[in-house]
Amino acid sequence: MSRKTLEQRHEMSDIERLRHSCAHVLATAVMRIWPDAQLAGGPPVDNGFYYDISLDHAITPADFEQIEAEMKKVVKANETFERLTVSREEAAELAKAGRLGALSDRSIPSKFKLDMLNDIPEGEEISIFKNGDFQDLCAGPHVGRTGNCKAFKVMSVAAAYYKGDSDNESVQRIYGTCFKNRTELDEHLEKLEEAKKRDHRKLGREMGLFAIDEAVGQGLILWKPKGSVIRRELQNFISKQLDAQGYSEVFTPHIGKLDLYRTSGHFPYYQDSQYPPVIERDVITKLADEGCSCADLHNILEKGEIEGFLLKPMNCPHHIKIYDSEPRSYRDLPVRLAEFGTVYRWEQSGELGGMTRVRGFTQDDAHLFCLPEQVAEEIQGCLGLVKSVLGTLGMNDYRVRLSLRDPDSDKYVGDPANWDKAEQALRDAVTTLGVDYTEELGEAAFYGPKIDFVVSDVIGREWQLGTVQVDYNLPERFDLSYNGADNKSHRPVMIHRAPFGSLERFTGLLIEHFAGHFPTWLAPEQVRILPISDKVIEFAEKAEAALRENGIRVVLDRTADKVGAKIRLAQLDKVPYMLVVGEREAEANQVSVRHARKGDLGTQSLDDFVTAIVDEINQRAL
RNA sequence: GCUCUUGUAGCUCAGGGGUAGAGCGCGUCCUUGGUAAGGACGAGGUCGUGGGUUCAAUUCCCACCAAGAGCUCCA
Repeated sequence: MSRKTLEQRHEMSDIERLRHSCAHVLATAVMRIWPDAQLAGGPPVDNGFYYDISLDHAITPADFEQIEAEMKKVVKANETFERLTVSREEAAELAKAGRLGALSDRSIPSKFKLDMLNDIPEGEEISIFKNGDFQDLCAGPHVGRTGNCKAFKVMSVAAAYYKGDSDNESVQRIYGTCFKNRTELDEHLEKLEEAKKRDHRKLGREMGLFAIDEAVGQGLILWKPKGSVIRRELQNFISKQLDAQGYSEVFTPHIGKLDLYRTSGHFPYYQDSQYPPVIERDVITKLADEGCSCADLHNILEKGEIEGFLLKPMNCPHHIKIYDSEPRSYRDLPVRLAEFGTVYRWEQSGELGGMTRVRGFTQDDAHLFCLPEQVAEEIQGCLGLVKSVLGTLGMNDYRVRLSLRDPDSDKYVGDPANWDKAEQALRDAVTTLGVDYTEELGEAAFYGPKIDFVVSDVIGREWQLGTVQVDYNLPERFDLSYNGADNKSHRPVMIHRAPFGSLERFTGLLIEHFAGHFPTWLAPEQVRILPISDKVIEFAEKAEAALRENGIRVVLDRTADKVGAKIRLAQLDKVPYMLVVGEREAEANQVSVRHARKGDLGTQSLDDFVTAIVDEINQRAL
């Protein structure tokens, strides 16, 4: 869901007004069916609306038909939306009588409405909206009549926490979609169907790109051979960029001692979202000898008193230790250490999904250690890298988020003055870059603010991909230094950056972005040769060899199918180029070229085709 | 982690208290065909796992595991 700016929230568009009204129609219907229900809030959202409801009966999709039927009655009755202004006391009286978010007085108060009343600031006008017998505490605005809600559909039901706080009680959230008219609604529903077809989980299975196996573990991606080709190409691509930009590639292990992460702060701050520590055998034996119970062990782990290793949740501490492995002079800086580093995080089970949210993933990570005066330029370099990487892949539909700390939270480490410096540095950089961006409080990492590149998946969920982060804190924690021109010790500044973010998430989104039709340079199978009959198999083999010699990933279709069927299969496999070869081609040393998206491209000589495709691949053409 | 839904052949799905079906895919054979499906035959399933109810469970109930949607979280 995209976040609304303050202005957008205050100024409800026509369609939002309609959707909000439709939420009231839904609420009216629900109250007619279940008069004891307690209503919470029901705002418009992208493409529709929801209403939060507390109710003993668990609403399931089987109830949707009845709800929609009741809604249709409300719409047909064409009730007027009537706005009443009331005093706080009057509103409270109504709520106590159970008369808010209800069709009549009830024996129990409207508890959520009573609570929401308290959230309305003193002095603000309190309004009630009525349609027919239904009345609700509501700031509005609404459309004129319920009859305006012509095109809607109840979509789903899920639990949500009241007011979005996981400490609050859980309510049932009914989602609906609503459009101006039937045509737009149908278009939207069709779009949802289309989107499902390019879902990376579906395409990933169909195209044999990756698998997830229960026996291996939730959220752990198995890259199959074809997916691995894509990953290798992406890695090669990024490595070339890094070489050009003066990065040094490093390799570090997948685990590190707990103390390393105590120093960095990861272990204490993110206990809940890490795989449990790997405890040394001797330590376990000793604990057992001491009669340590499971409860004791649990306490020891909680307090972090244990010794052992952690699967690394981040690469920075390892890179920091590489920086710190030799004395550094200001002349050496910036030191740019890059690694395709695999990290492990214990994400909540309900969060996992496909390749976009996983428990083990590889970041195209790098850490830049630089002089304070180099920070601005280095950030620029990183942002440019992210932009160019996304641009090469044609992923230009992203938004840029300046993620700042929430001043009211205490989860952040380090000196506020350093935070201010880092936030300003990023703000300056993103301004210079000349892209639109939004500043969002509370989105920062615990050690520093960041610039995030955010893209949406096929169902509209947003995911953070590339990120650039400025960090004054970890150098402090690890007591990093360099020798300055004044021959004194100084503290470097760190920049964390990852243009893809994680290869898993990025590849997942890339699959959806291309709907499986990868550009030739990324396609696992770039060319399929389709002989018309066995009579030309020799020529087909010759073509295959010629392509393979030029580094093209080619497959010769030796099945007994007719060309029509061979083409169909190649199309379904989304192979960019199909070479149809028959006796005509064999005689002339030619190939008949068909492109998966462009169709029949006619005949050309084998040599010309090879030259053209090699060029296309080298260009990384889209 | 929370709520709801789902789990039947490799994939998409139908079925239903009396030990299972379709299409596609796969295998063998026939067919050598010119830009999205040629034909015949055949092999695949402890119906997610474990309990319970029952003469009988894949079907009903419970728990667990996993997936999906949303919420919360996301270094």
